[in-house]
Amino acid sequence: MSDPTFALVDCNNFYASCEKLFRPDLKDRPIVVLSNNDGCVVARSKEAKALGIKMGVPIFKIRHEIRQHNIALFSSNYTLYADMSARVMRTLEDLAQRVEIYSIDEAFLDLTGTQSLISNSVFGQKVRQIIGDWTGITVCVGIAPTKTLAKMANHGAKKYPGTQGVVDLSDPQRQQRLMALLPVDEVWGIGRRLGLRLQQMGINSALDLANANPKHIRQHFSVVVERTVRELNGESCIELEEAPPTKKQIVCSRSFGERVTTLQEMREAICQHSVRAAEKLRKEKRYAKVINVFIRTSPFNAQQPQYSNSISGELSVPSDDSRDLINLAMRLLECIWRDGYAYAKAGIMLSDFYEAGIYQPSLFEQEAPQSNSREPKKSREPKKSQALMSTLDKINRQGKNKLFFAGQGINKSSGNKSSGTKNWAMKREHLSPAYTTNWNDILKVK
DNA sequence: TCTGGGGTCCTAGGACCC
DNA sequence: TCTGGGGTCCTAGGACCC
Repeated sequence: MSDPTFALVDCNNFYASCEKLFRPDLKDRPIVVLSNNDGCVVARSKEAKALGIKMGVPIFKIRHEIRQHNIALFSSNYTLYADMSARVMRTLEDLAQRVEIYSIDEAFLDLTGTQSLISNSVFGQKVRQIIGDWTGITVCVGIAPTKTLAKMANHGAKKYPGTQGVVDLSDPQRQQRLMALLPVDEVWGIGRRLGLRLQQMGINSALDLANANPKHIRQHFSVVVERTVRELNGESCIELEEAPPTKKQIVCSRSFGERVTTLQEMREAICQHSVRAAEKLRKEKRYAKVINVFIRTSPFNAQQPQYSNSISGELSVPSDDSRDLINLAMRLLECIWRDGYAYAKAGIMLSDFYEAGIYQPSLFEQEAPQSNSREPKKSREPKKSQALMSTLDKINRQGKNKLFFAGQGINKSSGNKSSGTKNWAMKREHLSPAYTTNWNDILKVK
């Protein structure tokens, strides 16, 4: 058996690159992509990074820089990014036997045993070129015997232009040299908190961490950090996962575009989240038993009265029917709703999942799903429910929200605004067109 | 005025059982 | 007065990732 070899392929400034791809006029201009609700910066082009714009900074804090440097703003356009990501990932799957799609802009490749056919760095360059030619996206490639080291190699490839975007860390001496340069809190798996605690113990660089005693680290921290130490020493502990593990939890939540103060609006929002969560659940082919609903005011607004609460409830029988989820979510919301607050965010969480036909009802439970215990016991007929939900999903796949539940609320044309959106809906004032997924938005060359 | 969303894993501590 | 020990399950909270 050959030693394991991993490549980490990571797209450069992914969201920003996607936006620039369709706007050649912005080629050398700094641009930033904003989070949902146009709240903070989640991606920056290299020009924006060079200006010192930090990741995660709220947009209102950099108004001045935006004007001064003529920075172009974009609302998050996940439809576009997801489609571009799929193109990159499909290309990678052509280039390697085993691929783990790790996030929207990163993938691990298994290169074990390929070295006799093609050297790691030549392979890395090939990946860069093909992805660039076929999708227009620039990637960097890090190659090493463990995932943690491959992450670090990728980091190096991004940071040092001399590497031409590819770093091969197969050689232990090269590993040591790079580790000595990398602050410990930039190691994969070490965040700010752990970084601070490690530094207090005199562990400042990745190399210091690699040289620490794993048993000692385990005592002071956890098995997770111990594993990181081993990985830094070339011992592969984290395997490639080709198939995404099935979800254990589904969360749908949003901050509101405008603060919500009435129960009616909150009902609409929670209903909407329930519908989205149910769609995700059906996509996973799972049935949920536990629902958690939460609402909260803005923790950033110290002057306003604060309130935050959440509540869990169980369906009598696991369900994937939007109507069951909505019903329970509405009842849970009633329990925690308090008048007199300006709510900033709300959401719903599904958990305790079952596969079809697996659930064992306990002795005293009703066997058939029921929507609401206060209503007469009319149970859903599973077949009808399934047919209805799959029809609903099918229609909504053709066009977003063609069919919706009354509880989600209908678009109000609020007097002074012509947009006709719900007041609580998310703010997206700088949204780019759906270039790759909507015929009407396709780019025209004149 | 204005601060994202969606996940996972681990651990400690309490409840409960024998 | 004296008051075990070990196991399991659950939950909350902390930490991380992108």
